[in-house]
Amino acid sequence: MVCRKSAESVNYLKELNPPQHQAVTHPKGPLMIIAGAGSGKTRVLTYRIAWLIDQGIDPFNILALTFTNKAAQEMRERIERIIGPDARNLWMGTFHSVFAKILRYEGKALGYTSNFSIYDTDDSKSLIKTIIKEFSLDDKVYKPNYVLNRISNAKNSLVSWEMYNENPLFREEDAGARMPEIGRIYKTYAQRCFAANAMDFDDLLYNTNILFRDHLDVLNKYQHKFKHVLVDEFQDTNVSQYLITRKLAAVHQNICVVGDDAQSIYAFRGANIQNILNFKKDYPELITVKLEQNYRSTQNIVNAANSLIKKNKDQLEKNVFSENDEGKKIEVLKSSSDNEEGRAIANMIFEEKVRDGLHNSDFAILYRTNAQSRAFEEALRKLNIKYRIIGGLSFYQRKEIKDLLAYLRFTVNQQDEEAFKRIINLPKRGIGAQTVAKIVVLANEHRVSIWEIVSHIKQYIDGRAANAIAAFAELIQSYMIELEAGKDAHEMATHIAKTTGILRELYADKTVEGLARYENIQELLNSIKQFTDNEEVEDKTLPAFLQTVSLLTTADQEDEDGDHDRVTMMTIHGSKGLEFNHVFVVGLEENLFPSQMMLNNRADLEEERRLFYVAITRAEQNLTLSYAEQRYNWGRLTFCEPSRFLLEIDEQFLKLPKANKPVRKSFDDDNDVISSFGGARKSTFQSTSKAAPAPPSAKQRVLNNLKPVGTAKPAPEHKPSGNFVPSNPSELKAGILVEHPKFGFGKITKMDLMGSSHKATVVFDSHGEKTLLLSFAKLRVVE
DNA sequence: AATTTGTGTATTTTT
DNA sequence: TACACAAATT
Repeated sequence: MVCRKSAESVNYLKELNPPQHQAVTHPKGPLMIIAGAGSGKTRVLTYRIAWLIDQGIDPFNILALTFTNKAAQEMRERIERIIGPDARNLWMGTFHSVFAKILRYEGKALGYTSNFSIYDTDDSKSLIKTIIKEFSLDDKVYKPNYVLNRISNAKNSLVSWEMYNENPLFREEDAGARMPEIGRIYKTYAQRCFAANAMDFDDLLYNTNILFRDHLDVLNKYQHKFKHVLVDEFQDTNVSQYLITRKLAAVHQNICVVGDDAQSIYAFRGANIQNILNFKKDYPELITVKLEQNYRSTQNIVNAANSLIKKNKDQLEKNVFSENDEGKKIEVLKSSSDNEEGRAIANMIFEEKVRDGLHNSDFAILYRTNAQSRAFEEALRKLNIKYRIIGGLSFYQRKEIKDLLAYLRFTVNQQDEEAFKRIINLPKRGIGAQTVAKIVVLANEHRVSIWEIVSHIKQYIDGRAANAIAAFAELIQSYMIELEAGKDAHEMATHIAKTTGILRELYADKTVEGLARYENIQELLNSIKQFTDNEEVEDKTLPAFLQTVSLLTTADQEDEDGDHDRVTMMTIHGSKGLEFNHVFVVGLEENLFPSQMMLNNRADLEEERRLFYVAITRAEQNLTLSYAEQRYNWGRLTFCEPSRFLLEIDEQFLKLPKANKPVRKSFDDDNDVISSFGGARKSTFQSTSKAAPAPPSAKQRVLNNLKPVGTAKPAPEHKPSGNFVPSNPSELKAGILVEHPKFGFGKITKMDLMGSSHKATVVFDSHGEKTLLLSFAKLRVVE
């Protein structure tokens, strides 16, 4: 191994403060880095890896586990800039992707082939549903989500289905929840996944544990291979993940974990904050380094965040401080409704861009739930501000994408039951539920796989369904042959898209949706092309692509086009590790943030508080905390109370609601109730303020500062593109001719009132009858 | 078997 | 509201 010269190492080490330096150059043995928000954690991790390589460690012997693939990729690039192309040999990625890779090599020890499928949450849920149905259980009692959660928790604690069924504790719990059959469902679920040569997300970790437990030769190999194990975002690892790293580090004892207990926000999926707290017990020799200087944010922001987080009981002692400018106070923004909140913030962004010369990419809007993005999308669109939404239903969850991927999956792995169910009658080939059920029965009777039946269908049944199935089998077989012949992922996918008829069907569909779907497929094919064209990818086969694709994290989403200058919108969970000049934390209302479901016990509430802490500490210069007084919740207008978290931040850091700028009240706002509602509000607040602490002056001021909205002139006037404007219900009635930007010309046949929002039924010349919600639809009245 | 209509129900965060 | 799923049509 090359031992690099230290000219550069001296350079990069010089940039570090003493604790950072200590962390980077820690020679060997267990190391825990407690890294406060914005303390240069990524830099330390990067430099440490570079430093290790400088010390003569082969990149091939270093394992670095990150929270997202993107983080891994970025880190790899940064290391490459320091040490050169050797960085490519690092083992770096998420737990799931790294161990999926190892399981691909070693899985046969457990009875899986290297082509195993990875079931995503939808697949898992679908299988659970199927099983519940097969057991003739009531899926209103056995809620698939609950059952899946239960199984997931079991696996993450390394409880096998056998152990689950033997343990009376679980049985009692399930009986108490009136779901005594969960153990049986778990068993069947596990067996069915195995039979399908498929692993769900939890299996990737669970099976790795089993692999290392039962196959010491394999464990040994990787223990010796990984001379250094580094774990980022350690506070968000679960027991299953922790045990894997502990086993891997058992020989060399070179384990370095980086984390911040104050930023642990994934307990809901099994992350265990105790991992951090117990780490010392597992490694008595442990050296702990604390990084406490925040380089990211203003003093005001750091101090405000500190004043919040100190309300939590469970935390390590730590003193995060900033030596940056004191900075501006945190602005608290009050709006009368969720839509108003959207407009106010869009306007602030618009003005600030002009005033301070900021770019779209300097702004982020962070919310608790994905559903909250709507109002902001609308408002930003109206001001022509470009944005990107991270998360939500991702590209890969769209129906047409999942369909094509299911074909690819089935081509690679014919055991894949979920993929089979998706594609057997797609496009329509006249194979209905009856036929599929018959096949499943036959497979069970003859104790063979579904594919065995399908590929020899004529031996089992005849009739027209049999012909259709034979054709299907032949199609798949032709794909298998091409795969065997060594075609790469892109060639395969293009060929399959063309020859299944999926593409043809979508092409024929000239509706807007059909067009969009067609484009989505094209986009998927493009991204596969990128995959096979990428020189850093060694394995360009279809199985390799599928593996990568199923383990993409939401943060991994690429910008659709090269345009990076966009306002970012995402959940706070998604914002981890990121930073922005100006951050808006929105929807700060009781029962929304903190979420209603997290109010049951202290631990949950503290996790919500940490979540808020994460949100605040994303901001570099400007922070705006926003809440609305009313909000539509599942179609119902509800009155909201400011979040308790707002009141927990020390008042000296806040600027309470300024007479918040009146924002244009445009005519599409009928679902905003803006006029005063007198006594109603007061009583609502009183009746809902069960959990709120006694009102401090801050709260008083927040609540009293009521202001009328919608009279003064808006800030920047802006024309929506084209002639289309959101329609004004008062000028519409049955019989009027209108034009819609997507659907073209049509005639209104009916006007309705749904709640407080207007609906118009329009018969379009080319698209037939549509019912449009006027608060969203843009219609132009044709003279 | 495919399409349309109606009913009910869930509303957190993600690998 | 809005989506998923079941029942009722064609």
